[in-house]
Amino acid sequence: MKTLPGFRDFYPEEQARRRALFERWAEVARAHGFAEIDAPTVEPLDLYRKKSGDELVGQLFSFTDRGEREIALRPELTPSAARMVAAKHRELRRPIRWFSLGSFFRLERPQRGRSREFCQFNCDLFGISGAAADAEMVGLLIALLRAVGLGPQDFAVRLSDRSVWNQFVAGAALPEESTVALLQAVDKLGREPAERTDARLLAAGFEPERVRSFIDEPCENDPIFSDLRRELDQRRLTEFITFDRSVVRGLAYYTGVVFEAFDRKGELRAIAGGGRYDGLVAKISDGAADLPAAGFAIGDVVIMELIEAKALPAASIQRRADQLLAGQVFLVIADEIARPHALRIASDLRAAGVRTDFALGSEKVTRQFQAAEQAGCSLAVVFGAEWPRVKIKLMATREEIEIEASALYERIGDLLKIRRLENPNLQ
RNA sequence: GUGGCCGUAGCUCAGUCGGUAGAGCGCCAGAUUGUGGCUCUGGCUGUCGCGGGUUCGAGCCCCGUCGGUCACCCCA
Repeated sequence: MKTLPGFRDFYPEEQARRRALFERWAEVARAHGFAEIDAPTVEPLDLYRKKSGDELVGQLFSFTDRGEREIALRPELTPSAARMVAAKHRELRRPIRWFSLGSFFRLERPQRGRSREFCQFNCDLFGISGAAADAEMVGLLIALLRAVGLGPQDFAVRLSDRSVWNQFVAGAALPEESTVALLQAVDKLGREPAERTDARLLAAGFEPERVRSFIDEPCENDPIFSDLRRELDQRRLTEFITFDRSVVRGLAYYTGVVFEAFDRKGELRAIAGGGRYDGLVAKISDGAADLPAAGFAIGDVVIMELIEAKALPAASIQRRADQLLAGQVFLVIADEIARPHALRIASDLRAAGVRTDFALGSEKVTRQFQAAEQAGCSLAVVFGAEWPRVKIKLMATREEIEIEASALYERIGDLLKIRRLENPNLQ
C-alpha cells in the first residue's frame, strides 16, 4: 500500500524540519499581534461556491454525506475565517488579527511544488483597510520568510493593486467581462506563449501593445502606491519589494493590493500570495457583516524546497529540527542486575522532562553506546555491578565521572545546564 | 484531460553486442567478554513494476498496462 497520489508521508527528519518551521512562524505571527485560530477541515460546499463560483468545484475533494449534504475538504482557510469573523464581529476586538496552520486539499494533478494535501500558514487582518493595514500584512509576510533564514537575495515580494487596472480600463466603455478577461490574460503573461495572450487581449477589446507597455513602464511612482510605499519604507522593507503591474493574482475576489512572494532565481512557484479582499466577509455572511480584510497564505511545499536548496547547515530551522530529534541522556545497562535501578531513574528523568532513552532488551555495551551516539545524547550513564555507584560519560569528550547514584539527578541537571549555556540552541 | 522522461536489493543507482544480476550506502555479526563516531573482515537482502510478444535465450527488443515524475491545463 502506498499513499494516494499527491499525498505525502513525513518521516521524523523531515517532519522535524516542518515542525521547526511552523513553530518559528507561530512565534513571528504572535510577535506581530496575531492570535491562532482553527476551523473545520470539512466544510459545506456552498462556502466555496459562494466565494468563487462553480468552476472551482471540480478542483475540490467533495462528496455528499448521508444527510444529502454537499461537503468539501477545505481548499483554503479564508472563507472559514471570514465566516468566523462575520459570526462574532460585534464582540471581537479590532483590528482582528488571526493566523492558522493546517492541511488543505485540492484535487489537481500533483507536480513539483504542488500536492493534493498541503499545509498552509494563513494570516488575515480584518476590520481595517488602508495602506497601513496593507503594509502590516506585507511586513508580516516578509518577517515570516526572513525568520526561516531567507534574505533579500533569496526572495522578493512583487506587489501591485487591482485599482491600477480599474484605472487602465476606466476610459474605455467596456463590459465587465472584459476587465475579468484582461486580468486573466495579465495573470498568464510569462506563463503562456505571447500569441495566446495577445489573442485573449484582442478578444477582450484591448490592444496587446498598449497592455504590454503599461506593464513594462516603471510604476513605483504611481500615486496609487504612494501611501503604501511610505509605510513600507518606514518599516525598512524597500529592498524586499518590487512594484509590478503584472501581479493580479488569479481569483476575482481581490479588491485592492495584491502581492506574491517568489524566489529571486525564479525557479520555483510562488512561495506565498495574498491581497486585500474587502467584499468577502459581506458575501459570506449575506451582508450580515461587512468588514474590510487582507490576508495571505504561505504553503509548506515551495518554502521547504527553498530551504533545502539553500542547505545552510547553520540555518536556525535545521538547528531546531535537530534539537527536536535529539535525545539527551542514554542509560547504558552494562549488567542486567542494575536494570531495575535504571528504569526507576529513567522514569524520574523523563518525568522531569529530560529526553531519556535506554535499551529495552539486553544488549551489548558497545551496541548501547552506538545507540546513545545515534540518538544524539550528550550524556550516557553506565549502570552495572558497582551499583549504587554509576558512571556519567560525556559523549563529546569521552570523559567519565563516577558518582553515587544519589547524586545523579543533581549532576545530570548541572551537566545539561552547562551544555545549555555553552550552546543555547541545544539542551 | 494532454505530452516528455523513468520503473533493477531497504535507499541511490550501474548493468556493454540479447547469453541465467552488480556496486556504493545502510543493516547484521566479528576483530573488541563493560565503552560510541574511524578502520578492517565476513554476511543477508531481488516477482529486474505487471501482462503478453519476438528469440535457442529478454533486465535489455516490440506491444499493452499500472505506477512515479516533470511539464501543459489550472492555480484560492
